Amino acid sequence: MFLSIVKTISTENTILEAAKTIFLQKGFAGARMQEIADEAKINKSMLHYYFRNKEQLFGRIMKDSVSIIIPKFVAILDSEDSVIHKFERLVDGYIDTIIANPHIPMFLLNEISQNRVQYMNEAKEKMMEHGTFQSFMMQIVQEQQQGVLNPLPPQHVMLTVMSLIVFPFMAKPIFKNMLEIPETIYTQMMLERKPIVKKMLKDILVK
Amino acid sequence: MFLSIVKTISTENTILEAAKTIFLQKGFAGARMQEIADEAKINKSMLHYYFRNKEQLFGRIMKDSVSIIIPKFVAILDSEDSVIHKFERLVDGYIDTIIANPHIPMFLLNEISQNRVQYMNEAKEKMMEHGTFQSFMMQIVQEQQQGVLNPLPPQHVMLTVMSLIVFPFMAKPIFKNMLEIPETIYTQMMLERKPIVKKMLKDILVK
DNA sequence: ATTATCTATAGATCTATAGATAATGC
DNA sequence: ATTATCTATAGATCTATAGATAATGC
Repeated sequence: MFLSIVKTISTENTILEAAKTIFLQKGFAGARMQEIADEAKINKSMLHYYFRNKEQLFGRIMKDSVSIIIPKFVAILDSEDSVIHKFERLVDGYIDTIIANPHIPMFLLNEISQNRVQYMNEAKEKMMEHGTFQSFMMQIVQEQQQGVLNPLPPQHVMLTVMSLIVFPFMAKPIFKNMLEIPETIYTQMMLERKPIVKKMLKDILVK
Repeated sequence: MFLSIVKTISTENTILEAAKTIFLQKGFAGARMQEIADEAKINKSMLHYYFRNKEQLFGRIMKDSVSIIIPKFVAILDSEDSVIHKFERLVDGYIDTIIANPHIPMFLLNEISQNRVQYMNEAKEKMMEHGTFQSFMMQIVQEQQQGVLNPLPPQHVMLTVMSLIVFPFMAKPIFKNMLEIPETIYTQMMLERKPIVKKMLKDILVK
């Protein structure tokens, strides 16, 4: 019985790993069940045995991806800290996280653009009912009124921070191509970008 | 004969318009020939009559999209102007262009991530052989050495400018949701973002 | 007895084309 | 005579499942 559980968890996990690889690269529409099975080196009907259908398997991957991104975001915004220091923690944290999961931003934003949003409701509601986002926007305004930060519309401040962190990963294929550099160098660039972005944010935001 | 040409151009154009709508929203993998035909209110076999197959129809849309984005980029970078003023023209130009074609950034970056890149080679080669990008990177370094601009790695400067312009459009579905605002207000936000981004770039780049 | 895996195939969906029919311009 | 459109369907591709077989733990 113990062995059976181990084995089950193992195949289930193998499938989930393979599904993650394929779905994150190709999205829901571009992914094929056969391709996931091949990636997992497993019989295709096992996918249905464990996850019933493509939709449900995809849902698992989507939820896992969301939970790599959102809790960290909420934790940092909800903590006791200055706006600028929260931003610095976002920069450091997310650049590392996205280097470890480079396909997640494009995957999530693209699927959300396609209205495949039902899997995010859980995360969203948790964040909304707790008022994480609204509270943080108010903190920005407060620090602006205290004269610590430059007076910029808080929604543009948020957009700016996320842009500087996330976009370079989404544009990677283009920039790699234009700069004519390989994957490893690009990753290195993303790491050296941490202090650069933090400096930029100070220049922009701090009075 | 004249009438025939008019009619042909009209159906061909109707198909292209419909294909643009569907492909830009759903990507190559998610788009269905039937859906394009329905959007065009035209018999499905007409798609094959005019464009032979899905791949070629997609190629046309891809090329059209690239030519909405790239020539403007090359024109601005190749012109006689200061770095900072070129950036200001990029900000103004692209925010307008993307408001008029809101799906283009996600569409292009996503398809390129999927390695569907063969349609870009033409544009890329034109840019490469002319050395547009490399020359501009050198201009950045020169102005830095002249003491006009802060010394930042030029590739990070480029990444930063593009991030600030493009990302807010790619993250629109999420931010609209978090800020709980409708489409029109978001567009307004993107317009009011022009002077904000230009100011940010000055703060970051100019000595 | 229960759970996991494999084979074979149904059934749905999509792209593509053949061939008939209609419209157009000479 | 040429070009455009429609009908019908072939052929390929994918998801999903039924049912047989094998493995596991009691």
